[in-house]
Amino acid sequence: MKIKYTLIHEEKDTKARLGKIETNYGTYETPMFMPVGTAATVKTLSVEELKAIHAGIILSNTYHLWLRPGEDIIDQAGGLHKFMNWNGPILTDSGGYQVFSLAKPKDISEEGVKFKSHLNGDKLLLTPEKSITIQNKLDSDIAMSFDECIGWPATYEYVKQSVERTIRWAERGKKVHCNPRQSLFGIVQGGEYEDLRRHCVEELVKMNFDGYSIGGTSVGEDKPTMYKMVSYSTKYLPKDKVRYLMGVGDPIDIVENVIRGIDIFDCVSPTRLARHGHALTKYGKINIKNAKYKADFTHLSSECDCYTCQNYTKAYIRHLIVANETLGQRLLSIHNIRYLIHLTEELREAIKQDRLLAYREEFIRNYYGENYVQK
RNA sequence: GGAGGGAUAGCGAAGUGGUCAAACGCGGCAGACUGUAAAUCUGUUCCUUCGGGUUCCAUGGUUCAAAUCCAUGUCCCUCCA
Repeated sequence: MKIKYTLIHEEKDTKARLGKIETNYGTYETPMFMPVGTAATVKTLSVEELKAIHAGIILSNTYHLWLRPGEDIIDQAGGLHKFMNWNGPILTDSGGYQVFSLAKPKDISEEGVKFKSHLNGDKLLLTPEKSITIQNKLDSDIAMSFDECIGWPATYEYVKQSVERTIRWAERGKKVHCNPRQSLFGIVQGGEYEDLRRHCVEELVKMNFDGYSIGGTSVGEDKPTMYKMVSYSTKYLPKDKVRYLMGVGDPIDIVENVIRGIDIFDCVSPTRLARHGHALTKYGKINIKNAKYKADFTHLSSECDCYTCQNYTKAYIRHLIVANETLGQRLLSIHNIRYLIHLTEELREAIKQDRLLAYREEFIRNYYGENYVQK
């Protein structure tokens, strides 16, 4: 079945929404955070560990699975869920982010995007039709339209023609989409320009997608610009469909964008930061490699209920990371994802209680300290 | 007892008259990371009051100039007895 979003409550002072999303694999409250598992694995974690930190939807990637192992292998396996042994919902990104991170401007045309495989140099062409067809085969629960994720800054003229093309690509993808179990989202682009964001929303809404993503953020812009981009999008999106802000996961950005009406987030940062030795805590981000943790036998966080915080000390985790032991990366990944999921739990509670702005103040005071100047 | 080879920053290792406070790697100390080409990348790593000061086993010497050449000593390695 297609996903179904229900708006439960709008917070009194902000645009924040408490909602629920029903999927083929259970019902989840929003706002929520999706861990990223690009190559059909949330790096270093088993599915049991993901379940234990209350992960709901996880994200995987069309481009990467297309190249390796190939969508046919996953199809033969019985779909992505069976292939990776995950019995929760899966959202697949379309490859649009790889247009930003891997392709050059000259490789982008009306037809699609030319890539040189980062694995073996093969020349590849990814089109909206191809992306959707692959995602149909992967059998994820939610597919993304193929879009151009543009960088920042970008001129009005460039963004305008890019948005028009992204709209045409969305339409082309929707035409070939044929997996009845799979929902399809349109992606709002438009850079920092309100009229382009609005135009994109209006055109996508005409096509009646199952949900809407907001893309083109967290590509180098400052925070006020990002928040503006989000506001310019949520302002025009229909209330009865879910809104997913792609690639955003800095804790403050989750708080700020829930306030602006976002329901779903994803980000590589909790797992990447973990692999690089950083832990997210209520009192800010810490670098566990710092010498001051050498003999610190306390837990990462006294509030956290994750396996790592129940069982291991900073000194031990520091030792593992410094010694390049994979358990260290895994313990920090568990903790960091749990931290972000727990953050969304607190945000949902604050929305229920209509005290989100007070929650934001508390969050900032704890995370950045008393002297933080809000941008 | 004899014959060679060697000693360079925390470690390994380049450098064999000036462009050397000394490449490079490791280790150390920090920083970055937002729909993952990322267990990656960047900075820094003798002292300093940022003017400079003191270094390449030790001491003495040659030279305008020495990590680099000479002498002596100390320690280490290999081979032969």
